[in-house]
Amino acid sequence: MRVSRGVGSRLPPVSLQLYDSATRAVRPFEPLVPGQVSIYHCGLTVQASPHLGHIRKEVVFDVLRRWLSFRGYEVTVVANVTDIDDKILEKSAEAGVPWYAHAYRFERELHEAYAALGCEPPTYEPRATGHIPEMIELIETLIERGHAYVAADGSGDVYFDVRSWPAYGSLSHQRVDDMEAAPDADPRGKRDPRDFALWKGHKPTEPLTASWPSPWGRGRPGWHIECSAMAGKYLGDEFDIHGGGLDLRFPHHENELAQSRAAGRPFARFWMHNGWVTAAGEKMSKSLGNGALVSEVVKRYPARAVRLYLLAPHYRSSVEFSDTSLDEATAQLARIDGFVQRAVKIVSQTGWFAYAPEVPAEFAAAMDDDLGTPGAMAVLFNTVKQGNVAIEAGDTEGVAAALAAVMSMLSVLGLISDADPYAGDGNLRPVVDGLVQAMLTQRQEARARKDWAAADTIRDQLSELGLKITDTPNGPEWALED
RNA sequence: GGUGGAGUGGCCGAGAGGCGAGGCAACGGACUGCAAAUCCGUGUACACGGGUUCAAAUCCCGUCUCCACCUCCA
Repeated sequence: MRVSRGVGSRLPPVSLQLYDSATRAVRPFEPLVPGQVSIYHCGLTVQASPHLGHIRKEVVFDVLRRWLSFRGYEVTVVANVTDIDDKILEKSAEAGVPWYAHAYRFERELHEAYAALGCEPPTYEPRATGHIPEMIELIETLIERGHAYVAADGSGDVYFDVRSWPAYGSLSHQRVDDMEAAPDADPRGKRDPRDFALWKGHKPTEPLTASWPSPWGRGRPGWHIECSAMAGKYLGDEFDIHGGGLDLRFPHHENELAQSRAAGRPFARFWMHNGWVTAAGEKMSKSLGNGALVSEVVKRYPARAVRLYLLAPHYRSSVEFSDTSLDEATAQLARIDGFVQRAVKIVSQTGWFAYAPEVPAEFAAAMDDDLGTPGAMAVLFNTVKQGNVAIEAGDTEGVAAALAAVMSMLSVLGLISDADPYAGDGNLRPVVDGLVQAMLTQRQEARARKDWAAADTIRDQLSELGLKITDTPNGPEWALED
């Protein structure tokens, strides 16, 4: 039996409150189209292996999406893949491989990381290089409207004219005049140093395959324009939520907003930004070289524990990366899984399988309050405790109720195990179970004649195979250790 | 220089004027051959200095420290 989502929304439709970076306030979320939610969050530039910081954004927006779905909304999620940019060209040249091979390699790694951490794929995942015509069209509109210009230096670059857009800076709450002058002293063909590239003219040093024909000569798109173009294509001129890491707020999102509005599109209604994953108090980043790669972390810790660790603090707080944190998350998960295993056994034996996709009211309230996963997790743990108490009391109905609630909450958080007993389709488990039971029977016989040494030897042997044995009032039980 | 965030018990991490979120760890107890798991119990935490208030971790003033954005960055 799988937990289904999106079925039972019996709660008021406008209960969700979200913090909007643009207004710096928590305000009620109401979708543009009733019953439907459109979300765009900036995907990765596929130039290196994803680290924990990158995947946090995916996990956060995956939970947002799951919560909205649970509430009964039809959710469309678009996350782009930036597969052409300076870094990709630079690194692929160093590695001596075509830029698209470099990009695709890391795109695959990214997808592996999503899957490992239980993130559902976006509804659409457009690549920048597949949307050049849409970008050119948008740039032409901006030129026509007087907000963009072709560089006077003959480079073929096209820039957005920041001074032509008085609202520039509104998202990041900065005034153009207060902005630090770019350390990059080369103004190229810019009218103002803060103007940003919409289109970059082809350079002879770059591969010709990394350029496309345009009204301004061959070239490639600037970073910011792609998101505006792709969001517009898949979600329309106006959509509900635009997300990304806090570091994208400026300049990336500011620029997206400016160019979209200047082209006459209302664009995003809410801006959500997640905080950092830090290491030793500092932001994890490619350039600092302190990134913990997802592929490495997942080798050392259960992927679900990593996900739980990322969801334990609020999404706008930073999360400190440490072995201690991951160890704790692993222990937390063991507590939850332990209850689920015990409860499933009891419930399936006694026929109390009444399951409803409902979540405790306090859990819903926490999630509705700007995606308050810390409060939601507190409810989860409280429910686990109630369930454990019910087990001790022999209250099967109470066990079933707690189990149903726990499974629903785990589903919303994306923490349902693949080895979830509910999902038990054909595998080797019955065979293994039979073998282990045979050994446990021997151990029980040894215990019955008080041959503790023999009993413990059997337990140790099973333990070495990674099986954890627990004696319960109902007899010994076994489970795979993480 | 501009803008923003943070400092909470052994640790992680919520909360944002009045009942000690939750977890991890530790200790005591119950259960157990032992262990594990589980349950019960144990903590007088809010960077510092002032102030407001019947009441401050939460509001105000000041100080210190840390982090981030303004440049590629989830």
